[in-house]
Amino acid sequence: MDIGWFGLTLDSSSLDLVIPKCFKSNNTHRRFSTPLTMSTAGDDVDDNKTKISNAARDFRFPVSLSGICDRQDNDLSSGVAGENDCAVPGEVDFFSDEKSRVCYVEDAGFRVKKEVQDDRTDVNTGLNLRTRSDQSVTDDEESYEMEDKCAKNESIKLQDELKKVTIENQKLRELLTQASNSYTSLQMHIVSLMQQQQKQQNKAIEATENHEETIVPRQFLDLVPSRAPGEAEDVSNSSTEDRTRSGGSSAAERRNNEVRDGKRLGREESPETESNKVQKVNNSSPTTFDQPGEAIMRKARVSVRARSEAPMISDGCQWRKYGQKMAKGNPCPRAYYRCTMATGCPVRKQVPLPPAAVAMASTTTAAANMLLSGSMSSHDGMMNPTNLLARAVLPCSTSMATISASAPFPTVTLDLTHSPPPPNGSNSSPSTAAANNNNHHNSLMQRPQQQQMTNIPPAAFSQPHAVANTITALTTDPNFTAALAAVITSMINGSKHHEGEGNNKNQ
DNA sequence: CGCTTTTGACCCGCGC
DNA sequence: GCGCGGGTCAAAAGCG
Repeated sequence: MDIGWFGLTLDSSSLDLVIPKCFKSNNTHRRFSTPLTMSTAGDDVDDNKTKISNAARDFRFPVSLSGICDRQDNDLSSGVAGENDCAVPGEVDFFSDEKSRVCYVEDAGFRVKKEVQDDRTDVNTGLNLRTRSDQSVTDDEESYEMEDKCAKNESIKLQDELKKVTIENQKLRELLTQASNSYTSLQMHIVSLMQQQQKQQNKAIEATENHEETIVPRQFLDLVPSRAPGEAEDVSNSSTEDRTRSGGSSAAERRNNEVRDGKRLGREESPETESNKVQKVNNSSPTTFDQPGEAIMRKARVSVRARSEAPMISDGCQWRKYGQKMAKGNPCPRAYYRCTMATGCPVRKQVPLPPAAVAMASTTTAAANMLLSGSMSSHDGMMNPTNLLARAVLPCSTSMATISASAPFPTVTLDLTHSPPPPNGSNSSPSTAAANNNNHHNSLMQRPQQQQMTNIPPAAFSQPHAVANTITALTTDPNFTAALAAVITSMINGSKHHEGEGNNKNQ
């Protein structure tokens, strides 16, 4: 749940970036929320509701949906406007699923409550009056007429309201369809743009550096589920990715795939080779976004590099340590973690533990707890055009997320710090680390995956940490890359030339 | 008993 | 070609 909350914030921002303008402009939250709740008014709409929910899952906006529902409830409970009030009775009458809820909500509003009760008693009242009329017609004559009038009026009113709601619902459905179409078209457009860039820049690359084949063409994100060109090669690539995910495939297969890729999996991620990577990427900067036809998008791998003394795992992810190395000449042992939040999650994490952390982390649990304050040093992050991603996902950040196109498969590297880490490997924000130590010392011995989010007071962490938490929480989701891709592509469309500048700046 | 961490070994790429 | 460094694997150990 905590992750969901974090997801909510960023998802919202992402949503703003992803959703077409037309959709945004034409639909306020409230208006958008209406069809979701209104969806109970029809089977087709209900299907749309399911679609919406699924789509939201795909884009990782689950919380947004719940928020929408809540908002809807609030709107109803507040008794705002007549239309909503009018609409609800119609729903209640026709669809029992939402009946109880809606009725309860309406009870909260005095005026609405009265209407609802009248509506219901109107129907019943007519029948009862007829029954009672057998007993004492004269006494009830006047009251019957009065109530009959009232009932008719109410009935007409309800019918009108129902019509209005139906019309509005249709409009909203149309808007939703339009939004979906817009997204689809946008995605297709992005793909086409990327392909065009691939062709153009491929020509340039061929003209200048054909020898650069060592940089395996790869797409930075798995934007498109189906890649037409180079399908065969993609099979091998995907197998590589599967190997990465499962971690259980044979080593021979893995190595073969790695050889095929021309580079080993983790090379690009090591800090030591990072500069080289940047240079190579810069030499063939276009390769970041485009590659020859053989270059097929591969499933993205999210690599988080952290360096921190913070005692608390605070990125909301569930990490499992699968290796540790002592880097030569570096007192900080490098720990390798992979995300286990989801099966086959591609997120991995390297954490060079600072000396202080090493001293503290004499035990396994302590060592694990040393991990996750989430400072990262990604030098190419400042330059990589994928800063667009960072800016898109984290508007407050200028270089927190980078995408490595030089990796055997696209790697989303999250840079959680602006300033490079000190030579001694201490946290880039020692004060923050100290604060974390103070605030979360009690949880030092907790297992890393269990209390990351729940123990985080919103104000306890400085912005870098909060952002780091959010980023990592999001990136642990295997489908998050899709959302990232959407964001990136939207940014690409919006600022294509800026992207090229970013590539140049990598030099 | 299951899950996680540890740790030695293996493999690969790169530099010399 | 060899050695080094880095990343990963997997058996063993630890822990709840």
